[in-house]
Parts: sequence; C-alpha cells; structure tokens
Amino acid sequence: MGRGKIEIKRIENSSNRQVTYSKRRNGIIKKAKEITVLCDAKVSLIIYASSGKMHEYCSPSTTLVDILEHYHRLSGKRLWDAKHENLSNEVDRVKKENDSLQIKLRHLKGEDITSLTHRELIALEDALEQGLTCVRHQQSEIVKTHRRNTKMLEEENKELNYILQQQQQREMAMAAENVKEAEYYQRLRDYHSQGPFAFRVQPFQPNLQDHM
Amino acid sequence: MGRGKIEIKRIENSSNRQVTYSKRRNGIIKKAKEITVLCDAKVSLIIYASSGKMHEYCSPSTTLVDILEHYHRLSGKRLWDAKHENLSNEVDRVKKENDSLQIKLRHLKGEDITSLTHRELIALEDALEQGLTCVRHQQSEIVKTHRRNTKMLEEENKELNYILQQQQQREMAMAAENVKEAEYYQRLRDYHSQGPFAFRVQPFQPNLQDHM
DNA sequence: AGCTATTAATAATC
DNA sequence: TGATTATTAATAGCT
Repeated sequence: MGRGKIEIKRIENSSNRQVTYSKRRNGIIKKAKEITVLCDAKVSLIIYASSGKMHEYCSPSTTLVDILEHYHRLSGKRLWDAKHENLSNEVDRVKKENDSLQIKLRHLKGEDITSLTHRELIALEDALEQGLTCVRHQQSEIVKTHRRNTKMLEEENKELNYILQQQQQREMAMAAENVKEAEYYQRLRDYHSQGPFAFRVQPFQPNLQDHM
Repeated sequence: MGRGKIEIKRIENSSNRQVTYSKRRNGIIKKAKEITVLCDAKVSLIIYASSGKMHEYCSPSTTLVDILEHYHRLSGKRLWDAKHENLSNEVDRVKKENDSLQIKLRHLKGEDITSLTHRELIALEDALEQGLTCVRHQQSEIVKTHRRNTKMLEEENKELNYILQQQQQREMAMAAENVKEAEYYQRLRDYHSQGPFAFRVQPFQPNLQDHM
C-alpha cells in the first residue's frame, strides 16, 4: 500500500525508518481505536521506537493496570509477582534483622535481660564496659580539645590585646604630638595675631594704634 | 476498505462484530509485527474481545515484563499496584530504621563516636551506666538464685542423708535382728544338730575332737 | 508536513 | 468458519 511494494525487513535508511515508524504507529493506534469501538474490545498497546521514545494506547474505560490484571488472570503468567515476592522477602528479612537489633539494643540498655544466662550477662557487661571506656575516652578527648582551644584563644586574645595596646599608645603619642603641634601653631597664630595687641597693650607706644 | 464504507461505531450484530473483531485483530497483530521488523520498534499489544478472550503480541527479543518495566520508568505511572508501592515504601522505611538502630548500637559499643557532641556523649554514658547497673544487678540476682538453690539443695541433701542414715540404721538393726534370729535359729539348729556334740565339746571329753 | 499512486486490509457476500 | 472480491484505507516514495 504505497507507491511501491516493500519487503518486511528492517529499513536501513534511518530517516526513512523514522518516517515509516511514525506513520505506521499512527496507523496501528487508529486501528486499535477502531477495533475498540467497532467490536467492544479492550486494547492495550505500547510501542517504543528504537530511539526509546514511547507511545501507548489504552482503550477508554479501562486502564493498563486493569488490562494487566486481566492478563495476569487469563495467562497465569506472572508479570510482577516475582518482584513482589522479592520485596516481601526483603521486608521480612529486614524486619527480622530489625527485631534482633532492637533486642540487642534493649539488652545494652539493661532491659529484658531476665532471660539471659550468666554467660550472656558477662558478655554484655564486657561490651558495656568497653563502650563506657570508649565514650569516656572520647569525652576526655573533647575536653582536651576544648582546653587546647581555650588556651589558643586566650593566647590569641593576649596577643591581640598587646597589639591593641601598642596601637593605642601609638595613637595617644600621636595625639599628644598633634596637640603639641597644634599648640605650637596656636602659639604661632597667637604670636602673629595677638602680637600687635600685645604691643598695643604696651603702655609705651599707645599712638601706634591709630596707624593700623 | 471493504465492499462498503462503515461508520466507526459499535457493530450491533453480534456475529458480524465477532467476525470483524477476528479479522481486525489479525490485522493489527500483523501490523504490529511489521512495524517491529521495519522500524526496530518494540511492541506490546494485548487485546480482549468483549467475550473476554484474549490475544497478545509482544515483539520478539523482549518480554511483556521488560516492556512494562520500561513503561514504568518512562511514564512514572504506577503499574505495580498500590500494594507494590506500599511494599517498596515499607522496605525503605524498615531499612532506614535498621540503619538508625545499627548506628545506635555502634554508639553503645563505643564505635563511631568521634562525631558526637559532648552532650550526646554524656547521654550515651548515662545509658551505658544504666545498662551496666541493670546487668550487674541481674548478675547478682542470678548469683543469689544460685546460692539459694545451692542452699536448698544442700538442705535437701542433708535431709536425704538423714533419711538414708535412718534407713541404714533401720536396716542394720534389722540385719542385726536377723543375725540374732539367725543365730537363734542357728543355735536352735545347733541345739538340735549339735546338741549331742555339745556334750562332746565338753572339755571333759577332749578325745572326741579327732572324730570331726 | 502534504500528496497520490499503489498496495493492503477488509466488509459484504457466498 | 473460510474463501472471494469489490471497495476502502493505509502508506511508500516524493515534494
């Protein structure tokens, strides 16, 4: 059904293949819809291109899940039971492990130990003592670290204080210098501006005032 | 494509519908095979007649399960029903719980505690001390029980020994009695059988010895 | 994406 | 059912 007959074998030309795929895919989906309507059939159709792109059709009033359930019932083939079973087993296994861990944990906390034998209690005691030793060691490590940190901070503090003090002293010295300088200039200014007055207040040449 | 054009709507005549279903079903499956070969596509096709009879096609080199897995991945839709999802979640949840328990357990054993804060270490130490207290208490309980048991057994022993002794004494007495009786009877027998000899052992007739 | 010559599918019929 | 065939539908090769 085309300009020429084609053999049913892989189309080597990639773009031709792509075009044909697209056309035929639509054709199949159309046919699927038609048979659904004409014959009251239920159809599930999933198609992947080699590119991995997927198209699906599922007759209305059903879902893929329904169809697969039905498939499951009719064919007896297990589509997902194996997976399901694996998961179930996994859950069981992990839960058991969980329980055993819980029990161990409780034992270490000193709970539910009335049923333990003396030997088991001894082992428990050893484990607890071991744990206690480690924990206390770690605590002392932390304290040591803290202490070291404190010392370092204190020394840094001291250093900074010293630097600050130096800085302040320099500043004070500079300020003092500035003050002296200011005083010098003030005095200079005083000398120039108030000098004449100084002369004016000289009782010896009172007449000079009029010339200024 | 037939002797006449048909509307795409349900075929009311049941046998016509059945016939059309069968023809078109074959047609679709043929098309599915063709697109598979021509275009390197993967196809999963499941068709039910209204009668419930099922037909399927799945491209070679795949299985329905594979296709559904792929579908699951691409569409993100839940094919593996709610149960499956629940199980998955359950596994995750339980595994997480497991991990957390493992960590707690390791901490109690004094492992992997370098990352703990001082506060956490204190709590851990408390828990361990508490556990140790309980375990030692239980140990002393067991020792007490043992001691009590020992005492009870000792007393029972003593009792039994006493009873045994009594028994033995009674037996000895009885034996003695028997011996006496036996002696009596012996003597009686002696009296009857040896009586005549008794006369013979009379020191007065020493010559009789040679006859025994 | 559209077009169309051609093949393929199939509705009606036997 | 199964085969036949007149017809319609799908589509291969072009543009």
